[in-house]
Amino acid sequence: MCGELRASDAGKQVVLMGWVNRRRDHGDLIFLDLRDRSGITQVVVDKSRSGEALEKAEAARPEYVIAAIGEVRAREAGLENPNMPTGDIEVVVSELLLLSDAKTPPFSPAEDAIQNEELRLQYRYVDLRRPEMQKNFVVRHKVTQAIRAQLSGEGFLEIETPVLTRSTPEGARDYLVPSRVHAGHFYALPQSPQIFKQILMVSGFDRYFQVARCFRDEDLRADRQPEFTQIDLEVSFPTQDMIFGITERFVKAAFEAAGETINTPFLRMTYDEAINKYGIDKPDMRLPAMANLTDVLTPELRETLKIEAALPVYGFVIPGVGELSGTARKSLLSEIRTFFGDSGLDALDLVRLRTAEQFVPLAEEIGSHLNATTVAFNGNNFTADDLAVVITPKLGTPEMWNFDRQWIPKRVGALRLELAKKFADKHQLFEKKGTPDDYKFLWVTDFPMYEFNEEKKTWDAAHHPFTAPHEDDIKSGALYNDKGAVRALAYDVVLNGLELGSGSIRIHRKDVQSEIFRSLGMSDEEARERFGFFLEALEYGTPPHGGIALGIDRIVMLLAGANSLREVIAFPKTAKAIDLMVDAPSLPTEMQMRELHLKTTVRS
RNA sequence: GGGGACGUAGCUCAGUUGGUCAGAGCGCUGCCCUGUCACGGCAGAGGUCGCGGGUUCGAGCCCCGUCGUCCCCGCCA
Repeated sequence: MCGELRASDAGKQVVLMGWVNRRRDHGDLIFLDLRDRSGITQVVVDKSRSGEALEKAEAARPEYVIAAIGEVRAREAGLENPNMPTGDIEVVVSELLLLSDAKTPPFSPAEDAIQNEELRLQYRYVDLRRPEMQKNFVVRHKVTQAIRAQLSGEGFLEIETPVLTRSTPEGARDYLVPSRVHAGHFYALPQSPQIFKQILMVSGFDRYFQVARCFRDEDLRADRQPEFTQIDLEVSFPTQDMIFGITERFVKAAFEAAGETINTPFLRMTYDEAINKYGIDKPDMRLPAMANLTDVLTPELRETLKIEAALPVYGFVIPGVGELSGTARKSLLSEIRTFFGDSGLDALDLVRLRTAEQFVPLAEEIGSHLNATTVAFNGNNFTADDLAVVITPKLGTPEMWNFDRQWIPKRVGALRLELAKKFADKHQLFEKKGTPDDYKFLWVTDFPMYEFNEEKKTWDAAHHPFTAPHEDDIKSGALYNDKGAVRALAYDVVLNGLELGSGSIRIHRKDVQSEIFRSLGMSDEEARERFGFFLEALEYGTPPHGGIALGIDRIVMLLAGANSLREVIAFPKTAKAIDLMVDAPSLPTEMQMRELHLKTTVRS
């Protein structure tokens, strides 16, 4: 292929087929760069060798598909191109075939990425020709193959589950597909294979996995598409540690397939710890934790800093920010106030903002505490280049932060991320160093079982309603009288602040499952209506089981160094869930509507 | 549902205070060129300034609306 020939191939007769990347026309001598997914080779068409070939080369334009028949020749000294892997050779053409001509594309695959993503998506087939995109899909292929090989090697069976099915328990909006045969009835596309994989456990396939397409009709983000791919697995007779081990091994295999080394086992942290130290359930471990300074501050310090005795105080450090000018500090302060200032509730006040060396003695204790936290969590030293930020609520609003203990750490954690993002580009905070430390994996464990729904005044399942509660929290009775305190056997795997996947140990006893449905305010009838088949399955001999699902798109995105899933999905959708190439969604014909027993309230 | 950025030639973008402001580079087309590799030279074509309305003697520029793309919040594991 075009990218494979080397000096050792000199003298060989070859046929190269590919796209014209560039043409350099010297009159009676024409160079064509021929491109396929393996790379680019220079093809030389010399009139003195073949006048016919030269005529065809003159007619060739970028993106024509051609076949070049000729001999591989080592380039003469001084004519090599050290910038190309094939730069030591060229193919001297004896015959040229124009296999396909091409309109001038709206942008050239020979160029680097163009800015106009609308055009890229509309002409995706041209965009995908770009070596960068081809590289991404090679990575994607290698990653999925490595995962398949690893899991197969550990005794997992790959089993497919339906796409036309009924609502799954994740709680996002469903994509619905009308049934022609059953008037007024709809299939739902699965938000995950959750129920099926659990039933596969009931069926005795004790180790299942699937590269599964999932569908969720929610608004998009750079890291969220309406359809995405998960590596989904489930295991019978598991422990949490078993799931963690399996996951760590296949993630390691996936990263190695992409040429990256990572550290295992992953770090672990409980949900509570994550909220308290990072203010978020998916901490970016490349940044030092924040510190709760509330109990650290002496009365004298509080006096000096004018912080009332009872007020909580949080601090955090953004590393590598460097010296800030007075103006920069002022504008940063006002940015922080803007950040906090919208809701009225979160009227926090910034009391001190200094680089470390400017810490006056009175504030040293803050610095040293932040430093200790930093050392404890990141192995870094706290230096003068680090930016220390200390946050406390405004005076006179104590009831505000008492109703929800997580409220302040979450806000401060959000600011921490915001500032990190702000300084990241300037100070290369997240630049890869080519070491395993580029990838900070983390297990977040012991998620709460329930979360309170403020609007409906009910308790919802934080994960999904098949998640098993902690044994201890069943025994202690918390399950019945203190829902907010119940911990679930649910876990997330987080990489550099991005949620890669989540899973749980499931409920395998029908009585516990019914109790959970009840506690979620779901009546027996409702539970039967939605999941009756599943509850029944549980009654026919269910092994303890649990599993996890990781987003392959996100893994590949990180490995490809991309900022958006669209770079690693061949035919992705826009922020409004439109496929610009095929122009989907589209209006059905009247005939289709009739057959499907549908009427729409919208006029076309 | 809300907030922000962007929209001028195929692409990337410039366009000042409303008055030669319809421009550049790349690409494209034609001609020339036997050692280029982002080839080079000469010539040329190419515009509903996203769309609609308004203000004005006059709008790419100001106002209102609308559409599209991207980012974020809400939402979503």
